[in-house]
Amino acid sequence: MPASPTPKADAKPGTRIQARNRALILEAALAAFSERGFDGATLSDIAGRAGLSKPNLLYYFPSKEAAYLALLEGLLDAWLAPLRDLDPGGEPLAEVLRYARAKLRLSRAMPRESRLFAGEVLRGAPHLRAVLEGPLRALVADKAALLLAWMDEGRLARVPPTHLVFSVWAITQHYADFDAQVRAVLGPGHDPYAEAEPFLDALLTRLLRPL
Amino acid sequence: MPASPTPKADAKPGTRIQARNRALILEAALAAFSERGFDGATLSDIAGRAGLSKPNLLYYFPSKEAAYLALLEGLLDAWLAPLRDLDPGGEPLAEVLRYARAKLRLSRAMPRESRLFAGEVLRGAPHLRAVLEGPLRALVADKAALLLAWMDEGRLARVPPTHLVFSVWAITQHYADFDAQVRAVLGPGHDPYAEAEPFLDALLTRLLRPL
DNA sequence: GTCTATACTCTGATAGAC
DNA sequence: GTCTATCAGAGTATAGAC
Repeated sequence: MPASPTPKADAKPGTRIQARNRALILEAALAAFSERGFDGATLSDIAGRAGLSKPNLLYYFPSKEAAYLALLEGLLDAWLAPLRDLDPGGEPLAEVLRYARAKLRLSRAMPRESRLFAGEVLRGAPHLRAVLEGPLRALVADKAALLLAWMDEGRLARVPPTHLVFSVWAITQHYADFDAQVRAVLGPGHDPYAEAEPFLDALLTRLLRPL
Repeated sequence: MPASPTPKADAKPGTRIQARNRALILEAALAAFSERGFDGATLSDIAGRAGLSKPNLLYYFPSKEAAYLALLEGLLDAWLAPLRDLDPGGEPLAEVLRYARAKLRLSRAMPRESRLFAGEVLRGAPHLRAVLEGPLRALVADKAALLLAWMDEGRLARVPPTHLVFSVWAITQHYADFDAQVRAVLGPGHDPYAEAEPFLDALLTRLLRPL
């Protein structure tokens, strides 16, 4: 393997202009797919946002679905990072609170990514089924075992750990996925995420604090 | 007003066959729109499910959007009923638990409706913005005031009432909207809703029980 | 590597016979 | 009221010049 200038792990072989265009397309695809869904987004729209022609877009990704899949796969790791970071060596309640806070901040920082995944799962996860049943299920099982161990030691109140994880997902992603509803109900002059953080803290503390 | 045989309030004027076909179409539209979204669903698909031809479908609803809107509006009342039923005369914690349980059971009984609304809100609620900012906001404000009064009286622990409502929505609808993910993570042999109900009970009880 | 031009399919919607 | 036939337009994708 001869010396290559910038051997990034996830960069497909090619020129700098190729890497740049792939990045432009993925950014445009994220915007389009998260706003309109897979069926609602069009290649024209994506190409326009990326500043490329439609055939040129299809030179980089052979089909609409290929671009969509590349986008999903490229974002998966970042999306699951907070749960993966749940630390067996930490203080149980503090770890759960840290996890929930990180997930809420991820929703705030990456609402388009949240809506992209939400749309995919809402339609039955036709492109992600294997990931959900494989790596995701394994990750949740691992962390559920950790939570259960903490509960067995009396360091957390006993609740079904998987459903605890679901509720953290549900609440944190709610603020990104149903942003339109949250803002409509709250009205102007609110910062939903800022208000949600202490609430989520209190909720988890009262739920999980050992008696 | 002469005697009419069956003067149903929501039946458009017309023959029995018209009422029947409208119902068939709305049922087919619910199935199609909830599975594939507004853009993904096609008139051919809806017509096929309803057992009608495409032009015949368009005789009953002048456009795809008209059918979609009729569907949304027809379901709104049922969707908001549980929150509307929160009773100022009841015992606070029991009322909240009853509300959450009713909402969870609604998700279980009407998952297609849940996914229909979820898809709409996920895309920014282009067809429901007026409802969200009007009647929904008013309803939530009304019930938030009730919850706040209960908290002021020391009958519920103090939390931001609007975010409490959000968290009930988030958790209960999660099981319908992200059903594919929930089932993939749990694996076979689980009844997600049955497991969620006591968990949700415990969560709300520990969160809201006065000290 | 990127563009113009275009092929082909399927969409939502309409016209008009019955 | 319901059908057959059809339209115009938009969609994804491809061919081939540059």
